[in-house]
Amino acid sequence: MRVDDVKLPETLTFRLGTLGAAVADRFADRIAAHDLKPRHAGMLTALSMGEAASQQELAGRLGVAPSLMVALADHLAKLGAIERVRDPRDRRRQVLTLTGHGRELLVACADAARSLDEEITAELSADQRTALHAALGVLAGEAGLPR
Amino acid sequence: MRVDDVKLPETLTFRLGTLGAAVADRFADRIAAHDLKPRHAGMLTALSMGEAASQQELAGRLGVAPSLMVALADHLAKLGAIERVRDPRDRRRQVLTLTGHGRELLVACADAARSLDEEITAELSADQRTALHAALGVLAGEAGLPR
DNA sequence: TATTGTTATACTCTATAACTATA
DNA sequence: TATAGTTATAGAGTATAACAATA
Repeated sequence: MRVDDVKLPETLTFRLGTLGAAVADRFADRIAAHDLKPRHAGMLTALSMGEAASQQELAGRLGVAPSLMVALADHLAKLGAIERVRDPRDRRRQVLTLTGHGRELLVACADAARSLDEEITAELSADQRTALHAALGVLAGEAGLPR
Repeated sequence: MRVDDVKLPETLTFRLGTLGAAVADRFADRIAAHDLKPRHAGMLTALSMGEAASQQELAGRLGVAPSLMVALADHLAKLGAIERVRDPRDRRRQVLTLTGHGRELLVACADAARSLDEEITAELSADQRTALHAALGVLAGEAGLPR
């Protein structure tokens, strides 16, 4: 068995894992000024697509435990990014809706991501960027939205 | 401001982050049978490239704290994947070398990654796979090895 | 009795700081 | 005094389980 045969660092699995972690860290740095973490950005995104949702529905979509959803919603509510109102027809449910400020924050996150995209892909040709975008789009479609 | 203008989920930043986390989780599941985690696979990889290294050198390469390196090395030594020998010329240094079993484990990790690659890219055309591999290769070159 | 949200608790990962031994 | 490694401690992030309110 030759070590040269291994080439773990050349697998997509290894590269997606390492690059993903590095990019997520840089993204986190950039949205930290808004007192947000990547999880919050994912939650704002989920709320911006589709109608208002209860915390449990949202927890299911994002694949997180209900207890974590409480903490995330608490934080976003404290920032004024979401509103929490009891569903009058089922007072157990907390219905979450994005506020104007929440939409502003989401735009700020998207801007941060786009500028990071520019930096990341600076060394790629235009064709390579297009191909990368298309390929990741397919892969993202297989998995869910979350994180 | 229209929500439709945002499109955070379509950025490379967002997709690399979410896909990377999902792939890393699946990779972790597959090497768990060998009592390894992604960090250990990264460490075995680093040891397989280049000559034997002290723990501090390795910690620097992988970008982890020295205290974490101790824990990782402890675990790999317990599995018989590495050998730790005191450098006779500087008895403070622990020189780490990969054992035969360590190389076997690295091959197992690479096999797991390759089979995961197949599953992940099942819906991509051959051209898309090639392009994705090339693009990620460039991006991986910019960042370091670690994680 | 079942479900939504909440709180309490515990576990994993990792870093920082204090310490030991060697230099 | 400085450095390699180790140990002790602490923080972030997240899950599980127990609980309260409502159905």
